[in-house]
Amino acid sequence: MSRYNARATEKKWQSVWTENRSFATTEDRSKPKYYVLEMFPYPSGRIHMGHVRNYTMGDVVARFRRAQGYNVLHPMGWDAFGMPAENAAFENKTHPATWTYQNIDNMRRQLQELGFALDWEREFATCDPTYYAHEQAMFIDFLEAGLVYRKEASVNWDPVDMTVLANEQVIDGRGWRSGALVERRKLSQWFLKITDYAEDLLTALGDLDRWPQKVRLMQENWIGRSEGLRLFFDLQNAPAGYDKLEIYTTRPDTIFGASFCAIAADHPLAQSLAANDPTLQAFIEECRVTGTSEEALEKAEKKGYRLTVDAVHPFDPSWKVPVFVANFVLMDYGTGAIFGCPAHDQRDLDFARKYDLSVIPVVVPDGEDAATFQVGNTAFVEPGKLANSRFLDGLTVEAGKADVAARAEAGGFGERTVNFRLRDWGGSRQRYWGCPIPVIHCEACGIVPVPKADLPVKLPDDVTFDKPGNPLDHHPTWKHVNCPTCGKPARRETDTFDTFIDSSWYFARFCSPTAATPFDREAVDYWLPVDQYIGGVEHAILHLLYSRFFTRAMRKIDLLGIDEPFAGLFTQGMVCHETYRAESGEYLLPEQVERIGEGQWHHADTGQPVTVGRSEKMSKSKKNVVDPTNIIDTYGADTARWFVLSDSPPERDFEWTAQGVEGAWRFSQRLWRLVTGLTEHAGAINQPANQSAPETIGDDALALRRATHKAIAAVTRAIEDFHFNRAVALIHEYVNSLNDFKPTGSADSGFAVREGLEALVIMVNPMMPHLAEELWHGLGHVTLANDSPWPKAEVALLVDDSVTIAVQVQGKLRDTITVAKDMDQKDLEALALGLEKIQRTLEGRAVRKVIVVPNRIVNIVV
RNA sequence: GCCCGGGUGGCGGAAUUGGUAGACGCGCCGGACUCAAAAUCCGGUGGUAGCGAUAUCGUGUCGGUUCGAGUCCGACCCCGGGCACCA
Repeated sequence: MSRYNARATEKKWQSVWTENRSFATTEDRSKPKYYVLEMFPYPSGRIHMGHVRNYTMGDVVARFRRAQGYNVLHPMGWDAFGMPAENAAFENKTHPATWTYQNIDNMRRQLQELGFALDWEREFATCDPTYYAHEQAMFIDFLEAGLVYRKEASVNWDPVDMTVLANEQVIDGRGWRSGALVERRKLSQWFLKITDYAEDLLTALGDLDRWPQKVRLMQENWIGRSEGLRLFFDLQNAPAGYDKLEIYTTRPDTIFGASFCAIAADHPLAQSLAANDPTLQAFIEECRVTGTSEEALEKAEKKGYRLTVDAVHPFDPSWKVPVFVANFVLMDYGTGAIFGCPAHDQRDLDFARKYDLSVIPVVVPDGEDAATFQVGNTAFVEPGKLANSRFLDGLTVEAGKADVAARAEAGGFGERTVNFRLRDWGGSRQRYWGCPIPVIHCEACGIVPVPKADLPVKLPDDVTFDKPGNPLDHHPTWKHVNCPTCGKPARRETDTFDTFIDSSWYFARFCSPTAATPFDREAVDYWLPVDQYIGGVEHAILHLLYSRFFTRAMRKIDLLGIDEPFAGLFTQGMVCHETYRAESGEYLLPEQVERIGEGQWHHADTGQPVTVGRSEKMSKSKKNVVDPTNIIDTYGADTARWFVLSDSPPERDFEWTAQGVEGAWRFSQRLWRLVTGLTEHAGAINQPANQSAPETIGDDALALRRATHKAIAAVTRAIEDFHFNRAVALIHEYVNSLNDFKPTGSADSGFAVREGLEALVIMVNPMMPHLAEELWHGLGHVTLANDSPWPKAEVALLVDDSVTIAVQVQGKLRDTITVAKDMDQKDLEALALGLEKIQRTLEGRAVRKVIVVPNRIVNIVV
């Protein structure tokens, strides 16, 4: 029998789809709409297996929903601004635009080879001025709507290269190219007011019932709502204007355990005192050496500097606590100042032990004696009863919080506050390859937005990357413009947008990608929200939160009428592969090694032994990558698609193995042989005899029909639930039943086979669309599998007459019996007790109880 | 450091609401076909003991709840993702 030739066949059907414009979005409003979107790729140069996995899942959903009768939108585009293009420009002397558009061409071709049902007519790249012009217009509207403002913020500064570094470019506190110690530096930047929506972004998570619970939890914690108290401490010995210190606490109940106050290095009080205190100045400088990432700040050794200032306890004028500048207090959170209660906060405790401050337990665990309870090196953070706290003694933590807050408010030295961990979104980047921020700085008029008629502010092409820093700053003419308001010479903003801004509204642009405005209102009203969004879990917080905010911001300027961009979200796991190392220690590509036995590998050319490392995320540095193009050339796109859907549950990491691809390839061949082999028994199509089940049907044909309809029901459910690996297993099982079926040549047999084959081909279609088209064609159809409706399961064929029931003694399986479904419980019990194996196990012991779970289990308790 | 997730045979994994642990695939073993190989087809395959019927252990570790726990509860160990300028 001939083999299925994937390469030729895939090309053929791809041409047919293109000619038919099979995936162009229809504007058929009579059908329910379904918008499926995968996170668009950064055009790094080549598609990697992570993309293949992501876009295959999206493609399954798109084709499945289309078959179910939905009007499907499934677009693709490019998240095309970003650092790698500038790095390439620096390293290879190619212009970022040239590099990016070449990469896009390559990657588009790779995606098309995979046969994805994408509407390429809607493609765009975020670096196209036709895209970012609208982003600039929206920014100006946001500015007018009060959604953006300027503020000083810290950046990583490389003092040798004289440039701002991304956190990723800071390695062990040093610049990645210069090796110089990085310092934090303040810069005036644009901020988007995401905190205006903190409460809303938090509460709306509750309605996102088609989002993974873990993503909602991560966002909830990221937003970090806390109810606390702003509390004022009088200061002694403080400089003029600093007679009060405002702190924020979520534990006002522990106020009598206070043993110090601490302020951030950036706090105005610290800055003021540093003017006359060189040691303090040096300490603040030292705090600045830490990077800006939260991880770097948190992991840094907790250090403090004792100020000459004291704070007066708000409930006792005679009680004074020392005030420190501490590197673990963040200016961005709360008020940039805290009071420390070492007994009930681990960080405060570590700090107190280091600087020899008192540790007064004021919360005592239930059942402990307040007089003797002590805290060692672990802070007590559980609930308990308040003690050593004067008027609070005996209260619970909660009651204590309320009491302190009430007294502070009544006394005018405190105020209840809701605080968020979420900070405003810094949107400025000191880089070339991003969307220019459309404002002009004028000495006379201040900040002037570029008039909308002058948009887009395009990036200049003639830039150089020979010196570090922002090429827009170095450009001889670009930034020199006249003020649109007063006409005098002014300076164009040379910062560009954070690329997260580009990706915060692209899903809306896809609804009407050529609109003269960001998007047509009618189009977004119809298509949004995205019904199913799919992407990596690494985007669980930032990208998804920014997009949720941006949608609200766009609503505020009346561009659309919804709050939530993504009704359904699925986050997929990474693609991993074993790592291989030669004796020299260098990493080897999977194609450079050869398996010579169980766990034994050697170098394919030299025969040198190779050590195999554990499976890790595919990465260029570890060389554990497999190029999708090689796989498509060897096995075809369908094999690659089928394999990435098999085995691993989509939300978990996927392990790429050579044997796995082989297995997938063998299955495609097996399917080909099965269907082509059975086709002659299946009878011709479009004959009245084949349109409904024959009135009399033999046992074998009936059994096959049951298997068919069970498979339809189970596969449909599995795809709906994103259990693609289960769908694959179910199709395997069903193929096994079809394989075992012996056609008799009678009408009922022929009907069952044809019904089964057609259902099988359509069920396989979302996953292996080229093979499905070929098989569909082979079955005699002139229409496309792609245009065929999803099969429907007949409910009557889904239930069995008999069930197998487990019989347990003391919860341990001892036997099984097959009985009629829904058998009477008493009869079942008697039957189970009468089983020989059960009698042997019981050894005459008296039965105390029998638990019967209908159609499932009988458990005998002795 | 903080937040989130995961851990089941040799491997990837399956297992409605707590109800037959190991579906399906890979690998391996045996057989058929073949001059031979590849491909394909058939059978077997969690560990231990046993010729076998069978017994017993077994879902990261320890403990608990229950007639019954991979699933629920508590403590711990290991691996992965995110931490605001990577995308």
